[in-house]
Amino acid sequence: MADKKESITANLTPLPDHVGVEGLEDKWGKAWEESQVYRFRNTRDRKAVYSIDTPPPTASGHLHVGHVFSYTHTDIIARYKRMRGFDVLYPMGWDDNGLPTERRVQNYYGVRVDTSLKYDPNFKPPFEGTEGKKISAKDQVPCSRQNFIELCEKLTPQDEAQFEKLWRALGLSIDWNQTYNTIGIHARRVAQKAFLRNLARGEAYQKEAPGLWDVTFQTAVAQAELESREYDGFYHRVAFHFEDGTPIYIETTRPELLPACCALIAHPDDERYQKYFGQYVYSPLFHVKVPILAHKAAEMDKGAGIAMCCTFGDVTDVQWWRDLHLPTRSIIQRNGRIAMSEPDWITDDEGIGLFKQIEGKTTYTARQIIVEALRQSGDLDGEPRPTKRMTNFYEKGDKPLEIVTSRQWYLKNGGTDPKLNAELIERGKELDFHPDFMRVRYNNWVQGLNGDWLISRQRFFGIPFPLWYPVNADGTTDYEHPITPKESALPIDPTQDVPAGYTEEQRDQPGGFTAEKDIMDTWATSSLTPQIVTHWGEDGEDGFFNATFPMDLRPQGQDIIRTWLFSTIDRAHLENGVLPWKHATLSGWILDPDHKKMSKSKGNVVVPNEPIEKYGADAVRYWAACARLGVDATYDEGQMKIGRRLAIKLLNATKFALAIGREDENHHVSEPAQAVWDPANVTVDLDRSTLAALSAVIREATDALENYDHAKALDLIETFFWQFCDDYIELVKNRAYGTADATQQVPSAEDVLSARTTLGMGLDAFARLFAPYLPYAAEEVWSWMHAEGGSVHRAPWPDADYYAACAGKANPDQLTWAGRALAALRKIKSEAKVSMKTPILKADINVDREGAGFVKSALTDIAEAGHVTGKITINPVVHANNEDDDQITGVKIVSSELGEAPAKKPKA
RNA sequence: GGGCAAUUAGCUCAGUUGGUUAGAGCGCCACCUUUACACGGUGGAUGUCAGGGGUUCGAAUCCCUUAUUGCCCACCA
Repeated sequence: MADKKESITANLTPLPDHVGVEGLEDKWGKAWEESQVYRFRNTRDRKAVYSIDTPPPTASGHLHVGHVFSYTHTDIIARYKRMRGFDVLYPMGWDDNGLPTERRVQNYYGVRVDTSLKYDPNFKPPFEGTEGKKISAKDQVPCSRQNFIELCEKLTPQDEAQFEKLWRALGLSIDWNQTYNTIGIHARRVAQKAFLRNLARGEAYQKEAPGLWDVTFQTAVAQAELESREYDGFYHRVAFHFEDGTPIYIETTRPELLPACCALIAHPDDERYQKYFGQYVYSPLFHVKVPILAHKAAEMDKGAGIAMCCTFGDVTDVQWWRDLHLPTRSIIQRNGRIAMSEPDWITDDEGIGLFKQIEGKTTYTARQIIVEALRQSGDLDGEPRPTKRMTNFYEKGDKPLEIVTSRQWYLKNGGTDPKLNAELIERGKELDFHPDFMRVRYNNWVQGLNGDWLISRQRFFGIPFPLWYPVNADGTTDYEHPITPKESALPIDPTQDVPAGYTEEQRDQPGGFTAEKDIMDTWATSSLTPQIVTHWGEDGEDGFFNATFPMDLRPQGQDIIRTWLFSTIDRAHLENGVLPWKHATLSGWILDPDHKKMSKSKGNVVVPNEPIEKYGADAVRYWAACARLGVDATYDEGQMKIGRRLAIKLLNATKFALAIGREDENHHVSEPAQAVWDPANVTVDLDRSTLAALSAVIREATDALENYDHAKALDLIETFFWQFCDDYIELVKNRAYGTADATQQVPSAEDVLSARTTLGMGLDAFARLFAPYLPYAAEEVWSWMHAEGGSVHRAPWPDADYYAACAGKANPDQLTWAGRALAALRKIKSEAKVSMKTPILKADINVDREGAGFVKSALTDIAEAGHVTGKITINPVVHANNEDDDQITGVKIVSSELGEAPAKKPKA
C-alpha cells in the first residue's frame, strides 16, 4: 500500500525512576469514577450498542473467588467491545429477591412476614444486627410484607457495597449508573406487568393438582429447582392379603404410607401378576380393600415387581392415580407430618387405633411405629434391608420432597405444549453458545420438561402476584375470576392495595375481595433481567429499549442453564417474540488446588480480596483470563504471579521505549515531550518485520476475541509481547540508543529513528492490546504517553491493517530468525558460564537456508546485541541442526572464540 | 440407565482443517548484577500424548473400544 499512514502522536510525561503495580487500583479506580469512562452513552442506535445482561449476584451471598473468575471474562469482552467503538451497556444488578434474602433479613432483624398485617410506617424491628446470635422463630416479630421489603432495602445495600467494592477493585468496567435490584420498584413493575400480559394471553394459568412440596419451607417448588440426591432408606417386604388370607408381597421404602395405599400395581406383561389383575386385596394393619391393577410404568425388576400405590409417595404414584382414576387418600400434611384425624377410608377398629398412634407424627416416627406393628402382626417378611435411592430434594432444602395437592400458578414453558417446546428448541438453535457444547444441556432440559413452570411460592418475601379474587356471598373464594390492576398502577401489593371498585372494608368479606397471598418465584423476576436493564415498556424510554434489546450477551454459570438461561428465553419468546440475546457465555467452575470444586459447604473457598491485595488486580485477572470459557480452572496463585510479572514487564518495557533519547546522565526523564511516531520512518527490515509480526498477532487476537475466545487472544498477545521484549528490544537496544559498543559501527540517524519509532509504535499497541486484560497497568503506561488525558479504555483497538501497511512487504519471520541467531550467541556464553557482556571475537554459524538471508540482513543488530566484536560467518545450509540435536532452531554455532570478560563494575 | 466434557512434562495448561524430531509457563539445574526490568536476565534437563484396536504414506489430532475423573439429565416401589 502506497498510502501514507498516519503518525501516532504521544504527549509524553516525565517518567518514574522505578515502576511497580502497587497503588494502581486506587489511583485509576478513582480516576475512572471521576471521568465516567465506562458510562453508557445511550447512543440511540442499536448497531452502535453492545449490551450485556450481567448476572445479578445474590446480594446476601458470600464473596467467592469464582465471582472474580467469571466476571473477569465478561469484563474482557466489555472492554474489548468498547475499544472497538461500541457504546457498551454493562449494568450491574443485585438479586435480593427470594429465600436467601428472606432468611437473612429474618435473622438480622428478628422479624417475619405476616401478610395479614397492614403496613406500619412506624414499624421498628426488635433487633438491628443480630449477626451471630440465634433468634428462634418464637422471638420473631411479625410485620407486613411492605415493612419486610423496607428492611430488606435497608440491609441489602450493605451486602451490595461489599460486592461493589470487589468489582471496583477487580477493575470491572461496569457503568455504576446502570444498576437495579430484583426486589426494587422497577423490577417489581416489570415482573408484574409481564405476568399480567402472560395472563391476558393465556400463558399463565392456575391449577389445583398434586405437586412437589418442600415441608421445611412449606412451599411448592418447580422442576428446575429439584436436585436428585442419594438418600438412605430401607426396603420393607410387606404382605397384603387376599380375601382368603393368602399373602401377596410388595416391597416399599415408605411403609408409613401404608394407610394411604389405594392400589397394588404391576406391569401388564408381568406373568407373575397377570392372573391377579382386577382382584382385590386387603392392606395389612389397616385392612383397606385395594385393587390389583396393571400399568406400564410398573417395573418388573424393581422390588417385588408389584408396587404399592399411595397418594402420594412419588411422582409415579401421581401418574398411576391420574391414569387409573384412583381415589385420593392423602395423609401427609404440608408440614410433612401425618394428618391429625383418621381418614374415612379406614373403617376397621384396629386400623383406626393404629392411625391414632401416628397422627401428627413425622414420617420418620410414623415409619418406626408402622414397621413395629407389621413385625408384631407377622406381615413384615424378614427385616428391612438398607438401600440407597435417588430422591428429589429442593435444591435449598434438606428433607426429601413430599407430594401435596395445592392450587398453584403456572407459566407455559413448553412442558405441556409441544408446539411451544419446538419453538423454544428453535430459539436455542439461534443462540450462540460459548462454548458450543453447552447447547446440549439446553436441549436436554427443554426436551425433558414434564410440566409447565410452577411460578407461585407460598413464601412471604418476593414480588407478589398482582391479583385479587372475588369472595362469594357464601364466603368462598372465586379463583376462576381473578381481579387485575391496570398496568399504570404497578407495582402493587394485593395485601395492601385495593382493587378498583372495592373498598378496604370489603377485604376478605363475603361479596368483597381477597388478595392472592402467594409470591412469584425469584426466577420469575430474574428471567426478565433483559427487560429490566433495557427499560422495557418504561414511559418515554422506547429509544433506550430499542437501542439495547435484544441484547448482545448473556454471561452466566453453567449450573443455571435450566433455570436462568432457559426461563429468560421463555419470557422473551412469549413477551417479545425474540431471542433475548445473541450470545451466551458459560464459565467453568473454580477448583481448589486439589481439584475439588470450591464451594462454601466444602469450606475450601478463597475470599477474593486476599489475592487481589497480594498480587494486584491485574494479576488476578490474568489468572482468570487464561482459562477458556466453559473450562474448569484451578485456583493457582502461581498463575497470578505470572500475571503480576507480565504487568510489571509492560510497565518497564514501556518506560524503556519512552525514555530512550530523553534521559539525562542519571537516567532520569523529567521533562515532558512530544513524540511523533511516523511509520514512514520505519525503514530497517528488522523493524518492519516486527510491525508485520505485530499485525499478524493483532489479526489473530482480534479474530479470537470476536469468537469470545479471550484466552487464545491473550496467549497470542502475551507470547508476542515476550518476543518483543526478549528479542526485539534486545536486538535494537544499542541502535535505538545510537551507540555501538561491540561493532563500532555507529548507526545512522535514520536507523536510530527507525528503531525508536518501532519501539514507540509497538508499546502503544501493547498498551491497547493488554487493556482488556490488565486494565490498570495498561492505563498507567497509556497515561505516560497521553499527558493530555484520556483513557486507553476508550482508545481504539489496534487495527491489523494499519501495521501491515506500515510493515510493507517485510516478512514477519525475520524477527524470529534474528532472535534464534541471538539465542545461539547467548548460548555460547551461557555454556561457557560467563557474563553476557563477554565479547565474542568471531563466530561461524550454520543457518537454515530459509533463514540465512534474514539473519544476514539483521546482522549488525545481532552482533551488537550479542557483543560480537569480530566477524560472524553465516553458512546457509539445508539443516543447520543435526537429528540428534535437542533443540531444533535452524541456527547452529559451528565455532566461536570468546574474548576477555569485562571487568566487573564496582558496586555503586 | 442416557448424555456432555476431560485425560499431553513433577504442576497449571496450549496444541488450529491429520504433516518434519509434540509446545509454553511454573517448578527444577547451572550461570549472569547487563545503562527498561533482581518484582530481573541467559541457557539447560524433563513426555509410551490414559490403555487397546482401526483408518492413513503419515495420528496427540479421525473412527471403534476400555479405564479413570468431573458435570448434566433420568419414575424415589
